[in-house]
Order: sequence, then C-alpha cells, then structure tokens
Amino acid sequence: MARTTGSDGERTEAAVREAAVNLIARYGYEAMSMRQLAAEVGVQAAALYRYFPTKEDLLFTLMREHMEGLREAWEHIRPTSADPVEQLAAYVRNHIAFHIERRHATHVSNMELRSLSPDRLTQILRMRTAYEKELRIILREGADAGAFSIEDTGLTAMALIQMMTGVIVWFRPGERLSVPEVTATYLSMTMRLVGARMDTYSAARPSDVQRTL
Amino acid sequence: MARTTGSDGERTEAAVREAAVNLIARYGYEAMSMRQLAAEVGVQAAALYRYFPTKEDLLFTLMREHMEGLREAWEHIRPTSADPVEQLAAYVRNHIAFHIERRHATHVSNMELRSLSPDRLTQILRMRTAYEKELRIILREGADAGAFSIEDTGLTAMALIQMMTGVIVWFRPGERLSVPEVTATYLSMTMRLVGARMDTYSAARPSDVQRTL
DNA sequence: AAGATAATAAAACGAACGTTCAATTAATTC
DNA sequence: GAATTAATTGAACGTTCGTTTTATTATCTT
Repeated sequence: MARTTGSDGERTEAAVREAAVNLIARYGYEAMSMRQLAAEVGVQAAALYRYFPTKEDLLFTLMREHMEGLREAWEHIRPTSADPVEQLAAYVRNHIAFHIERRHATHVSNMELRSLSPDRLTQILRMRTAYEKELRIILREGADAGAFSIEDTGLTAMALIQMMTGVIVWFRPGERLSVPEVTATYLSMTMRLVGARMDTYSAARPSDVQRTL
Repeated sequence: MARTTGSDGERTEAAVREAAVNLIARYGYEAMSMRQLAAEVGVQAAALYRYFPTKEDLLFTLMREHMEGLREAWEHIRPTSADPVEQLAAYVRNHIAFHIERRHATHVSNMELRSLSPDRLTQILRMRTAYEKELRIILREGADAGAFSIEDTGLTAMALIQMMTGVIVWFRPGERLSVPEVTATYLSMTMRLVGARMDTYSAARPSDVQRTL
C-alpha cells in the first residue's frame, strides 16, 4: 500500500506535532521512538520524515514555536501603562495563563533542552533569556520608581519565574482550584514578594485581585 | 584479562554512583548508555551489573538515597523551638543548602521520575510528599498562630518549594553571588511571601539575616 | 483522461542498546 | 600453597533505534 484515501499533509503534520508534544511530555524525548509517535498518529514511521527531516528537528520546531508563542502572547497583552505594578501583574497573569494552557509544551521546552545540538540550544536559550529580561526590566524600573522593594533584581526575577512556571508541576485542571483562583493567589504572592507598596493585591483584599483578572 | 590489580568493589560502586549522577544530570537517564557510564568509571559495561542488577535499579537507588538524605538533613537541623518563623527559616536554609550542594542529584531526582516503574515512582513521590508536608505544617501552624498571613497553605507551600528548588537551575558556585548571599535573599523573599509579621528577615535589615545563617 | 505531484507503505540498513555468560585473574582464606 | 572468593573482561545475544530507499497509490492539474 502507499498513499491512503483521505490523507492530507497539513492534517498529518498537525497530528504529528500534537502527538509529539504529548508523548515527549509523558515519556521524554529520548524515550519516545519515532515508531511510537507514528503509531499514535496512525501512520508508518517513514511518513514522519516527510514533515521533519530528523527527530531533533521535530523537537526543535516544537520548542521554537512554543517560545515564539510565549513572546507573542506577552507582546499582545503587555500594558501601555508605565505603572510597574500593572506591568508586573500583566506579566504574571500572562505567564501563568500561557503555561497552564500549554502544560505539555512547557514541559518539553523546559526538560528536553539537553537533547538539542549546541547551536539550537543557544537559540532557544536566547529566546528564553529575552523573555526573562522583560521581567527584570519591570522589576528594576519598579524598584527605581520606589514601587517595589527588591534586594536583588536578577535573583528575584529568577525566583518569580521558577515559582510561576512551577504551577505546571502540580496544577491539574478541574481539581480543587480554578485557574483564576490560582492566578489571583500567585499575583498576591508576587506582589508581596517584590514588596509592592500598594496593597491592591494583598491577601487582605482578594476581591480586588479577582476583579483585575 | 579479568580482575584488575587494585580493584575494589566498594570503590568501584562509589565511582559508578558518582559518574552516574553526573552523566544522567548532563545527558539524561535515557540518553546515558551503560557503556558510556562504564567508560567514565574506567571499566567494562558488564562490570556494572555486579553492583546494580538493571539500569533502572541504578536510577532508583540514586533517587531513593537522595530523598533519604534530604529527610535526614532536615531531621538533624529542624529546630526544637515551636516558633513558626524560626522553623520556616530553618526549612528554607536546609532546603537551599542541600539542593545547592547536590545540584546534580537533585536534577536527577526531579527530572527522571518518568523513567521509574509505577511502584518505584510511587515510593519516591511518597518520600517527596512527606518532605513537602513538613513545610505545609509549618505554614499552617504559623498561619493559625497569626505569625503568617497566607491565603492558601498548600499552594503557598508548592510555590515556595518551586522557588527554592529553582536555585539549582541558575546558580553556579563561584559566580556573582555566594551561597550565604543567595540564602539570605531567599529567606527574605520567603518571609515576605508568607507575610511574616516580624521584619527580622525583611530587606530593611539584611544584617539580621546574615547573622542567622 | 493523462500526466504530474503529494502522501504514504513496506522493507531494509547499520548502529547502538541493555543485558547475559563464560572465562580469567587478583585477592583472600585456611 | 592450595582452595576459595571477589572483581572484571571480552564476546555475544536479541532487540530496538533513527533513518533511507523504493515502490505504490491517491489526489490534483490541465
């Protein structure tokens, strides 16, 4: 047999991407075989090579598009206001929403970096660093303006990102907490962590937080 | 050839463990081959099977001992005082010190869980949950006593652990910050995050933090 | 309807994998 | 110093891996 009735390149490629994200997230990149991926898509392994020249190309494509998606999401949502508190809140909201929505893709992008070739690793890390720099700038400007009280901007940025991204480790949709509830709590924790002067986001007035979502 | 002069089972096993932690941390469990590990130790692959019946047994042993070490470290350092702030500070100090000291082992224990068989995965997760529960209890009792101001104990515990463990991702010994400096800043961030009433650990008086290390 | 192109199957490639087995030598015991 | 035990080698096993090649069929173009 060869070409099957109803086969469509675009649909197959999309199915490959989706199956790959799920399989890599569950079993890991090295542990997922091309045959396993092909079976999940309902195709022979050789067919995958029409869309991705190598297994690593597939991984890199998934990661690059995930990082580009993160940047685009932030650029669309980033507030025009220069208020540091508002900017930080937007960053936190976007980060958490994006990562919860794409838990598996985030897992892949964070855990499989070591399977990339050196120059591709550099490319992905550059995108990640650029995204993290946005947070550092917000923190720095907020601290300079007296809106935040921060000891070490770089360290605080890393701590915040680790804290927020960590959501994907334990969060499961439909369990005890909803996404807005989690986001509200994380916003509140973030604002206290950076010593935000105003208490709009403090635990004392959670209703205000809810409203800003 | 067969047994080599000066060969010693205990020394070989220790060398295997150390090499395995480093190789798995760098390349991942699936990507590390038994031959590669053997070469690093300076031995043939077959020799490894004298010490670990399977590759997965090796991984499980490394993880179990890492988790046991974490628990033992905490039990030794845990303060007798019932003061929530002091207990939380001790927990943070121990967690950061332990994870920075054993960066590679932590990487392995956190990233390679999916390579364990179901019942071994359960064993490791149980140990991890027990350790995390200690933090939840501290937070809960502190909140009940009015020492902390916390919205959601479980969520705050997860956020703190993700934040602290995240240190191993970016921290490199001998760079900009020393371990005590990092620890002090994380202590300060932690105390603000949980809304600790007293400001012993606030950014305003960093000297107090240093002293308590 | 014919020709071109897109999408796949089927089979095969060499390489590498985890693991086993038998043989061999070093160290220890008696 | 002989017997035993500990530690390791070297070769081999069957399996699976990522990938390539070739053939075949469906769909699109004209």
